[in-house]
Amino acid sequence: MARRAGSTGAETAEKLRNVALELFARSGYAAVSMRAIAAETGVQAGAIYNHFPTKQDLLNELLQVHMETLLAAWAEAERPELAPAEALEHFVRFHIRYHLDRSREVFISYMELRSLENENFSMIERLRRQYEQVPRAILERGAKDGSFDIIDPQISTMAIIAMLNGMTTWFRENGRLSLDEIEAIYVRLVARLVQQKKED
Amino acid sequence: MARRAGSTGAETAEKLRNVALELFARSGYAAVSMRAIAAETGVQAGAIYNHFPTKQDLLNELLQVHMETLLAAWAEAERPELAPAEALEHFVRFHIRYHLDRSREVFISYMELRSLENENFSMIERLRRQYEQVPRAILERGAKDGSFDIIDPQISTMAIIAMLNGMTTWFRENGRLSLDEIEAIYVRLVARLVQQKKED
Amino acid sequence: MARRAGSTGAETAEKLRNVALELFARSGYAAVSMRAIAAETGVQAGAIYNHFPTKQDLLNELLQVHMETLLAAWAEAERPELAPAEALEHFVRFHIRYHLDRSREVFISYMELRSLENENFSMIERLRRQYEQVPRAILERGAKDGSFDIIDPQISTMAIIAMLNGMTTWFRENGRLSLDEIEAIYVRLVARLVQQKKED
Amino acid sequence: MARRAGSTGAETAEKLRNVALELFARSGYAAVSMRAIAAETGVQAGAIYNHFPTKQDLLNELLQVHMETLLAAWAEAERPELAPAEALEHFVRFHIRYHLDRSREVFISYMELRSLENENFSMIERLRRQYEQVPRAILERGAKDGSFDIIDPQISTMAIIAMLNGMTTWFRENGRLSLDEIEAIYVRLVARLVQQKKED
DNA sequence: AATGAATGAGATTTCATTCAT
DNA sequence: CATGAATGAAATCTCATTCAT
Repeated sequence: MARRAGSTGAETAEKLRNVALELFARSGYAAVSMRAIAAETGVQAGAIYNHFPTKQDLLNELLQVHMETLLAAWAEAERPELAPAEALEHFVRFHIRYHLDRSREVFISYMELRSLENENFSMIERLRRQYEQVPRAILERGAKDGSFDIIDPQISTMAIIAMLNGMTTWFRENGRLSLDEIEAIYVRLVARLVQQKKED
Repeated sequence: MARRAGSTGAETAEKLRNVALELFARSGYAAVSMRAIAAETGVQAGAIYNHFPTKQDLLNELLQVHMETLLAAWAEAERPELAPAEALEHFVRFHIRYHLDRSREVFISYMELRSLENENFSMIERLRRQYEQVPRAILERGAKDGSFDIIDPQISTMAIIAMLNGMTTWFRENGRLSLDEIEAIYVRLVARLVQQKKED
Repeated sequence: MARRAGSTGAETAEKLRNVALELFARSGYAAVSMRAIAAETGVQAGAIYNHFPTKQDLLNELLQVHMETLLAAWAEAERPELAPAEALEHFVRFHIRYHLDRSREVFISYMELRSLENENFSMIERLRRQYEQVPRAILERGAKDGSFDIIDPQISTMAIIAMLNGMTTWFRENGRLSLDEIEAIYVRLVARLVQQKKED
Repeated sequence: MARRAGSTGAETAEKLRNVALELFARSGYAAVSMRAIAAETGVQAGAIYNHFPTKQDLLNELLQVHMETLLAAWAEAERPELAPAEALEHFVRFHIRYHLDRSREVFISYMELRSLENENFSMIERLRRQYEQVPRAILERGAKDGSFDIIDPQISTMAIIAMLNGMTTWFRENGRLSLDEIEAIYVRLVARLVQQKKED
């Protein structure tokens, strides 16, 4: 049989991306078969290859698009005019909002890095370091102008990112706290890590 | 052929555990084949089944032993007589030391939870929550007696654990900082998170 | 490689059914591997799974189709207008002809019942009992109207069926007797079992 | 560990024979593993090889012992002085009694002939034909002296044996009829097949 | 005579991928 | 662009058998 009426190639590709993202996040790249992705999408396994040359490319595209979208979103959201303290708060809020909306992308971009083959791995790693430079630069700016008292810029950066990303592990909508409340709490926790003076 | 002279069952089982741990940590449970584990251990794939009934059991045993050993190690290390501030420092040092020595166990115990089948999953989850109670109790004790100013006990607990565990991602022996230095830095970062009064 | 030009799915499935039937009859279900079926059919072992979900399903389909075809063939051949004596002769001839044409199906439908998993087993058993009702009903009709002198309807039924099926064990084309002769002999033997009056 | 107190080699061998008989009858030779036999017997798989050189030998011994015991039992039971009619009745009763006591042996001696390797197969076949000679000789004696009216000695023999053996398929202790009653019925059915004059 | 550990082959099934249609 | 059938490799696990202990 040929294409079903009402579905276009682009739609199928998008559905495949979504399903793959969901399944990779839930079970891991290696544990998800092309057939499983196909079944969930409602096509045959062979059809996937009309859209993605290999399984590896499918993962790679997901991760790369994610990282590029993230960086683009920050480029959009960035407010370089802000003082370090406000800039850090702005970043924390941006990061939490953005990452909770794409918890699956975030999850696999940390988990499945190791599933990427060499070239793909390097490219994603590079993008990730680029993003990590964002908070790091803010910390260093704040250290220089005295707004922050940073213990160690590198470790503090990693600590902040780890802390924020940890949220994707346990956050549930309709949990005890609203996203706004959680966001506010994390803003304060991060402020404490850099010993932002005005806090509390 | 039968057993090779000079090898015992316990030795083989231990070697299998070590190899599996290494490979699961490096490539993920689903991506590691029994053949690969066997090859690295120097036995035939079938021989694994003399020691572990299924691949799933092999993972499960690794995780369960890890969690139980961790809890036992803490039970040993715990010093309930310490005031909250010292108790928290003690916990941070314990956690870092213990987890860096077993970074592979820690890694897979977070990563491969999803690879566990239902019953196994529940048991490990339970043990993990039990461990998370350790810092949480210290935080609450400190909140009560005024040593700490805790923003939110639950989130602070998760934030501390996420922060500490993040280390296993980037830590390399012979890096810029020694383990002692890193430990000291984390002790201070954690102290800041709970706004421990005397710090800095 | 993909499908070879000139072969269709239905053809392959049919070839698989035939080969499996032959091999199961010759060596028994448990002793026949999917690889062996594949090799004889000229495909890879994996390709079987495009047509039958499991080995068990392959056996089950063979048995179920056999029993259903048998019942359908009888429904076609049945001549309810015949008097018991003629009806019994008609059944004996039908049974012999049908079963000799499908000696392999008959063989495995008796031998491999035990290889069927529960549900499959029950369904085949039910169909078999349905077929056994055919001679049984004739015997009872003959008992009632006095054409037959039946010793015990149930045991006589089973005895007749066992006697007839035994033939598949030793019958060889080009043996001492032609099929027509054998058929005639069995007709007379069965007549004797029910003490059909006019015989001899 | 060594031998458990209280078990001797001969006892283990006997237990193995019994268990193997049971399992072969239930699931078929090919479907029963040495480990399954061992487990049911309460020993390790390796221990079987102290008693039987191979799995094939285990089956072979069961079948050969069965056929030899059967022939010996008939040699014991045989009453050459009986007239054909009484001799046939005697044989039917002997066969039923003997075979119901060893339904598992009978079952596998028909079913697993094909699982025997060449030499073993020939030997068992020879013994089986020897036993089939028993009723055949009686039939021929009766045909000659006019006690029976045999349609075809060979087919009648096979028919009788098939009829009798069929019983092992459906016979259940505590069924509708007692063994004595069933025996009596079969005696009469067989008498009818050979058109024994005095019957009924 | 038994155990427990091993081998090497092979079981069923799944996989990523290809391609005629 | 999609299907359905195929490949060939590899997955987990089982098997008969062997042998040091």
